[in-house]
Amino acid sequence: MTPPNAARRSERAHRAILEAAYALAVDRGAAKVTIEAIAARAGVGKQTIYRWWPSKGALLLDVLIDAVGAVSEMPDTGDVTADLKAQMTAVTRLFQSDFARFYTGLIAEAQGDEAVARGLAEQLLDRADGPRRARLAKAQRDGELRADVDVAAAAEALYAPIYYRLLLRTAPLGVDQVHALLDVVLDGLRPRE
Amino acid sequence: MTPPNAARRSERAHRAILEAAYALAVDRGAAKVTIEAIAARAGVGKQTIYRWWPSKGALLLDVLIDAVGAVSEMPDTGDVTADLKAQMTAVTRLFQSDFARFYTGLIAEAQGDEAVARGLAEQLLDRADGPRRARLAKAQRDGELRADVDVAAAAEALYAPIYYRLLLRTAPLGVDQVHALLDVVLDGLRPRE
Amino acid sequence: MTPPNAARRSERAHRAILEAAYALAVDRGAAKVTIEAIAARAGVGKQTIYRWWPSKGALLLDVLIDAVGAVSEMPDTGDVTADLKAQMTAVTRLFQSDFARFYTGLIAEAQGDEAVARGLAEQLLDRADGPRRARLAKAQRDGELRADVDVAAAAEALYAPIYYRLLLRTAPLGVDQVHALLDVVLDGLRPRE
Amino acid sequence: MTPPNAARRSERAHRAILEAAYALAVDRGAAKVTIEAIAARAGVGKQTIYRWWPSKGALLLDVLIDAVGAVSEMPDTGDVTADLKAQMTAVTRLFQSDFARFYTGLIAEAQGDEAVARGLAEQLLDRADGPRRARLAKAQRDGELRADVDVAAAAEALYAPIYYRLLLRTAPLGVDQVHALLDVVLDGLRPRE
DNA sequence: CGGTAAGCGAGACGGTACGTCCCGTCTTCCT
DNA sequence: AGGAAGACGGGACGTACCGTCTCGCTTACCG
Repeated sequence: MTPPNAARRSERAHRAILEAAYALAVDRGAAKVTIEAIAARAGVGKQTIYRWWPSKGALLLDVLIDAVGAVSEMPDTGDVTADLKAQMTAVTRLFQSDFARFYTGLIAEAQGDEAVARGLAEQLLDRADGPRRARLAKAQRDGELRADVDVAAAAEALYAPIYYRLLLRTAPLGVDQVHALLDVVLDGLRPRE
Repeated sequence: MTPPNAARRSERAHRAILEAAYALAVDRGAAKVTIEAIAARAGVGKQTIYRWWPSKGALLLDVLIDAVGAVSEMPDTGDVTADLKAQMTAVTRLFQSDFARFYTGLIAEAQGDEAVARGLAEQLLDRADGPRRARLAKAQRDGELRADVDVAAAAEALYAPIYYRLLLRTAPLGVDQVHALLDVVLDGLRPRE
Repeated sequence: MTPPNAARRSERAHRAILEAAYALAVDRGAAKVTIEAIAARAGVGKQTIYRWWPSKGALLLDVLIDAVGAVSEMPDTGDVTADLKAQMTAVTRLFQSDFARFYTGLIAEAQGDEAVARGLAEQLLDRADGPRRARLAKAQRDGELRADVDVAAAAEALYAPIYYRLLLRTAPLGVDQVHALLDVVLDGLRPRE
Repeated sequence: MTPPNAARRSERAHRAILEAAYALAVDRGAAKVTIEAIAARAGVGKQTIYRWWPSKGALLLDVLIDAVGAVSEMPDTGDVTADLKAQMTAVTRLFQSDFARFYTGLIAEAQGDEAVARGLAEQLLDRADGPRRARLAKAQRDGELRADVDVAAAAEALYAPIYYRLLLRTAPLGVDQVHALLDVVLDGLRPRE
């Protein structure tokens, strides 16, 4: 009925839940995590979880955002290709770690839970996409890219294939993919003399 | 223990299962389909499903493959851009239909079931990818694209963004995305004079 | 893993289960009662049954004990023959009622479930046997029976034939059997002058 | 629809079924025997069992009758007490063997299957009871027992307690029980001088 | 500053679905 | 036609979790 009073929330329980959820999601995949297991591992009543999160997906989303954060940073050395290579490689590395099954599991969860889908798009993906587009726009101003290029589309063409392999597993992730993408996409966007 | 004898399989039951699974997956999403519901709707014992498929995902994969099939066709009018535009638009249309929740649900399933992931990659995605690469390679021979272009990477750069939006929902699917991708990716791959 | 906390047991559910089990066992026989049917009739989750009873037999045993109870009472008018006749007749009447199929069904259950067998013997049969032996012993002290008579064996010789007919159905149960037993067994145990 | 033609029955299959059923019933108890297990062990199709027996109980009853047979024999040395002691001891021994769980299991089966109950009573128990009553009647004619004794009731008082312990397990079976019964029942039936 | 209402741990509850075991029937192919 | 084999529709099993609920217990705020 009435929403819980956030001021009286137990910080101890909150942290224990996030940590338990993280640990379980990383080592058995998000799909196989259960609220009961999280509660048990955190030493917490189930109700305490249901009080603060509407669903398993929402909780895991919080945990993920908490855990990723910094990957959206975008270097700026004046050389777009180098900067993108660095950032795309960092993303690839993350997706090669144990962490990947957590991420993919949460994306799976999002397919059946609109709230998670929205949270994921807005709080994680859009947030990471901003700096990428900004970097490409700056490259445009610097004359590294043609002025008529649609930077949003370019960012998608560069990053989507990494997610594609992460989720669809048609080929392994790796730096070679990053190189190939830069060659195929970014090269074609340079000014023609 | 012993594998079932495929020769004695009931064609009636087989078809009823595939149809029931299809109907349920389309209208409530793959994640919310249960084996019990499929069995009930098909008028079949649960064991008959378990006898022939190892998991819900494996069954849904069969259904999906059965249902998609033709989308991998690739036109060839001599104009790559037009051909890709047509095919990418067809894919986009499919992903805009009710059918999408089935597809995304199955991809979700694949995140926690290696066998489904493999089946999906090999029997659906790779199969669709072949003709795309072939069409790009022909364009290369025809001089429509530069000779040094990595066609596999190009195909990924064109199609992955469609899947990206399908699964991550950062932006709606649509023909405008197709146009933007062709501009950003394919245009850059033309021979430079 | 951990045993349930009996203090928090729902009295409502407990009673509903016992009543449902009783009703089902009486009207379709213990063998044809299923845990699912009990749960459904009681408006209870199956787990609630499994939480408190290890098996169908254990539950039915509780129900039976609950339902019988008073049959172990033994009158004492000073005339052993009359007292035994009264009590044996009461047992016979019980075994002629609808209740019989419940009892026989549970004894059947006991043949394949050691725990039920033990419970039945200790909580029902031994409990009923005590007063019978005590009454016979008193008759001995009163000089109604010879001093060297083995009262336990006598009690068995009197009551076992009733169970024999109940379970093996070689002949119908009835008061005439009671009379015959008293004539054949008890008469022979009187002091010889 | 039409009953099977007994003349064309396969003797090999028939015997294999009886043997398999026997072996399984002895070593896991009649309740845990399944038609599928019998068929598998006998190397026989399930239908072959269903063709010739209406139920598991009916099959097991056939097996049991086949296996017991001789226990109904009653010696006659001229001394009833000695003869009964010998025969009751033989029955007790049988009930102490591995064979007991088969027997008790079948009696359990009979509680829910009228046909089995009838078969058991008529083909096994009554058949065994006849000679016992006959022996007691002869003892009466010989002056070993009083003339007014109801021999049927006496036979029941002597044998029922053995079944009682077999089925209800209030006390272990043993020769001491036999002695006690003879003392308590038979002794009282002798002529009084 | 003592009472009381909130959050908390624990876990029982009514349910749904799981994947398995057998039932008794049926179909096919073989002898 | 009987038999070996085993797929079929079905019912129940015992288990895992779901999300809700009810218990004390502890803790912080408020009259």
